[in-house]
Amino acid sequence: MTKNHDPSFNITKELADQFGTLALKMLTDTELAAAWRVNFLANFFTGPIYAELVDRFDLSRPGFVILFSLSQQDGLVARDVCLVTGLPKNSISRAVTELEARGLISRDTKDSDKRAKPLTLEPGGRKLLKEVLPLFHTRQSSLFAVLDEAEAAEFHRIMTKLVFAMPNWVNTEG
Amino acid sequence: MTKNHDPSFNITKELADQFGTLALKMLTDTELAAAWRVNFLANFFTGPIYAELVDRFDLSRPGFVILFSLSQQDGLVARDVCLVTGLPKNSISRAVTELEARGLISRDTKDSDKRAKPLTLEPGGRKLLKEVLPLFHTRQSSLFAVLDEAEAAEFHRIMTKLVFAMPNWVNTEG
DNA sequence: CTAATATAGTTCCGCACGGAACCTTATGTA
DNA sequence: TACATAAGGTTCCGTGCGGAACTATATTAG
Repeated sequence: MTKNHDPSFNITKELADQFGTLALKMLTDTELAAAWRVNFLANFFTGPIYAELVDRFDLSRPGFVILFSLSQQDGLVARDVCLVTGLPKNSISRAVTELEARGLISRDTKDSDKRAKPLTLEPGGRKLLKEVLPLFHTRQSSLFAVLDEAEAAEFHRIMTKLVFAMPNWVNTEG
Repeated sequence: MTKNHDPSFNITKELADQFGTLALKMLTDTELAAAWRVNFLANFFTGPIYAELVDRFDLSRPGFVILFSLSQQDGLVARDVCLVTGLPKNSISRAVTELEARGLISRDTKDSDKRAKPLTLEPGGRKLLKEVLPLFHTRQSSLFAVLDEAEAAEFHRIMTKLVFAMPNWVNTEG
């Protein structure tokens, strides 16, 4: 009668139902809560999408990021994709070979540097990407739907700040 | 002379140096920029730490989350750890066996339910965790160091809101 | 009391991941 | 020209991951 009508109680109850009673503490009341939240969000956001991509489209995570990167800038080489995603170069190499075999991208050799092999998105790849992107869109929309406009703007501003500060420390451990 | 003294120019330049010229666009100017930022942050934050844990402490990611979870609440069973981390139960099972073999945790059988095996953090596990946590602490501090107090508070408030809203949509795809 | 279904945990097994070695082309040095 | 070093990509290979089948215990239904 009392607690069941408190909305914050229902929210924590839902969280506990889905992620266990420990989730509340882990996400709010721990020395690592801040980092844990960021990870939690990222994992439960993208994890299910990538699983679905493999099941429904036979598209691996490296495969997707290659297609998406190329859709943003054509003529990228494998190394560019590695840098921006943090994935190891052999994973990217394999995925490139596979995407090329499926005709989704093409790969030629740069005249000025014969080591580098610029990649191009082919119509098939563009089409697949178009089928796949809605999965991300709808999920991203759902994620941010709980924020009002001001909160969303502030969140994006702060995230940008955090992300742009990363070069200062990301590689600084012994 | 002009651009080199513009601090925002230097920031974007550092980002480009470390993550490629594509990074700027991916993180700010894309239909998926919001989701990309969250992932980017999480990957480059925890990735290097977990690599170091394996190298220096022979501690896997599942191993760490078990120890850390137990430090928050003793007597958890494997399933609790799965729920809160999203890791599959066989990974947790393996890690539990290994941690027990190393004497870092102990495992007994619940009387009321002989399937469940509550876990307990042993002194060795507590000690190892104490050695390991600073890696996360320092990195978490570095991450949030760029934010002033008000920004940090606002960020944590919004993150909490996002995370608590997850049960509403996390499992809603076909 | 028995049968059917669910749940905690383990084991099996194929495969994708990623470190390391390697090949090839570029660049720097003398 | 020759040699050393660096950088883009590929291949090799061991390991850890995670889906799926399995075991053992609990719970529910008839």
